[in-house]
Amino acid sequence: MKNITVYDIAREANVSVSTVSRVLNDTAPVKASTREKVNKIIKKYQFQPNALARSLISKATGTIGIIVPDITNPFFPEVFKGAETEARAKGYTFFLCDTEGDYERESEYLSILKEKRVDGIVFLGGRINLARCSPKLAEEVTELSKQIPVVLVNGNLPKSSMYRVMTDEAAGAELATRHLIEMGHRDIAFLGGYDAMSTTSQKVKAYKRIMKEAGLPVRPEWIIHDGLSIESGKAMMGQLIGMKERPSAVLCVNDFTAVGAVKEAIERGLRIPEDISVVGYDDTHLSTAIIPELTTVTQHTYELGKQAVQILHQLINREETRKLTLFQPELVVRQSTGPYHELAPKVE
Amino acid sequence: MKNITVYDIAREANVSVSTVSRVLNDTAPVKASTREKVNKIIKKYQFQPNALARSLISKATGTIGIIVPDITNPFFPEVFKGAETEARAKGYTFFLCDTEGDYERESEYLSILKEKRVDGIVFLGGRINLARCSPKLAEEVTELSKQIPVVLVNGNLPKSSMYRVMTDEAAGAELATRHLIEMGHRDIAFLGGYDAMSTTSQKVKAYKRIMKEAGLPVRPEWIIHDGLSIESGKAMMGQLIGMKERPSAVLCVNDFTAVGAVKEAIERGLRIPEDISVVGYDDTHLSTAIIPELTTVTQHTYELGKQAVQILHQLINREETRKLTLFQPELVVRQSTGPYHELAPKVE
DNA sequence: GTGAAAGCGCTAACAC
DNA sequence: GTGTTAGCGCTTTCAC
Repeated sequence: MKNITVYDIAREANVSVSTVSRVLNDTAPVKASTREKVNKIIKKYQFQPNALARSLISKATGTIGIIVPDITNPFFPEVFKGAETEARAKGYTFFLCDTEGDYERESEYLSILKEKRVDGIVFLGGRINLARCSPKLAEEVTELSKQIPVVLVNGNLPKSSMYRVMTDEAAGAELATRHLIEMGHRDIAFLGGYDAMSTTSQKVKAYKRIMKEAGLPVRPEWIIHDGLSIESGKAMMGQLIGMKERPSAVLCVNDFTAVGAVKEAIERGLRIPEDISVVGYDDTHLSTAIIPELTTVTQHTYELGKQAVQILHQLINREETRKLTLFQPELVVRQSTGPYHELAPKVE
Repeated sequence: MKNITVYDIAREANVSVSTVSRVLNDTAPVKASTREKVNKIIKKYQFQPNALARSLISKATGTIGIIVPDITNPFFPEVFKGAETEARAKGYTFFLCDTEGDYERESEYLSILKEKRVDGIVFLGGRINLARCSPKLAEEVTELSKQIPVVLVNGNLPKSSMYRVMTDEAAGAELATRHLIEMGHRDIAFLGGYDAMSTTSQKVKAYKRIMKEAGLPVRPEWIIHDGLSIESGKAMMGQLIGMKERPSAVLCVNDFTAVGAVKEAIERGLRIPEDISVVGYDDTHLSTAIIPELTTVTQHTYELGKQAVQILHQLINREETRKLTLFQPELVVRQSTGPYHELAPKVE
């Protein structure tokens, strides 16, 4: 029952523990015959060296912590998948920390990850998406990053120069807005996210800029920031439809809200895209799961995770690497957007 | 830059390391004044004891490994969330291992988790869903479970008596089949999964049984096992529709395939549920994301994960606990199923 | 090629 | 109450 150790192996093989260690790590030449003898006993007992003891000496654990706000939002599993595939190839295992966007939980996990001596941390969501993150929250991360490599994905921290991997959110929103304008839409709303979130505000800013450039009016009442979930998407679309004048097209902050918006619109008897166009953001699996399939902005989620780990790996190995990796998003036109119709014609 | 240790704290506080350890763990009375002095220095350096060294002694790491076949399938994040919430409350952190259903990768991760001395393992998917798991694969897990507590979720291993948490899949399939029969359907197909998977075969068996009990014909060509993804759902529904005679209702092995089936049917011009009824399985977020919303079988995913961790926790603490926790699934009737129409009447 | 011994950072007897 | 010391299981000089 007792855990078997290098000593047990050594004793049975009539060698010293150092020799066992040598065959284990191939760190110095060992006579072929002894090596075989040792290996046989290792196999016999299925001996696996204790990674804890090893890490205590090597100061490397082969683990990475990944902090996400909601693993239930398909965007994050997709990023995770990219990260994990890359990490596995490099010999890392992941601690997955779901914070539910709660800053306190983030702090907790940060502390745990540090205690557990992870080799690096990938940080998504929560405080790094705040338009104005409190100095205290920010400092906690920047301080930690002096001790453990940290890579932020799609976020940033004030007064810091963290390593970051991100999509150009503004560019994505620009693409989406242009697309709608080119389809002849003039009355375009923006739905979802939160005022305080940088990911939201960056998109809104781009949307407003493009609208102005095109000489189109931006109506404050058509910009609603009230959540990121499917449910909130429904609610916000409901609000929009309830107004005296409603837009002919809607930009959503992510696929979740877009799906909600689409559902609500259809339930209220609107046709998509004939009566109202909707565009999402993220290009998660969800966007092709529904009917009509969502026109959305692809973020290269998998690549985002993969790059984050690559950067982290370089940091861990103390290699020079770029501070910022920026991905250019692309618009994926599917079925939820269509040309503007003055009076929605009866179709089919 | 050097990592600060209990010795550094002890020296600066003019006490011994044991005293530091005592205030750290509150494991023996310490004079209030010394305790304060020590605490001050700990705070000053933001000292956090090395969990590795701790675990080396305590033989507990406060980590659990969770093995899933595909974190991208919404079923698993939902289970994870339940597991994580429960685990966090009990002081555990999760290693998340995505195996992509690859048995070799499972073995790899099993080995890594053992090396890293996790306190327990939650196993989902892959080999534990095989109708006939090879002795070698099975043994690997049963052997491991003698050293580390393992809980299987929605699966089993031959010739073993593993701890398990599961939904009664047969009961779920029964519910779904009965529902369709009660709606007047006689021609019911079964789509998705794999022949070799127990989760599939249990459902199919129940479906066949209920059909026979109701005196309804089971047509072999209407039972198609070719995948678990949205894409495969589309393909299988495509096959079905291409047949000379097609069923009026379809049972799907999970929500993913059901979504695919619904999409394909609609694209082929069928109305749901007027022309064909579709039932999913799992009750993931996806089932309410689409239109029509999916009638499906709820598995209590969150609860499944939560229970798994509870059982695991008891095993870790060497408490007695039940071998099998069985959840009764429930049918959730939504919009994708409706009464049978001989000739689909024009509706709306 | 191989072994003895020190030490990674901590906890836990055991003394005092 | 507090300090000394021996490990936990491993790697790594440093001898031989």
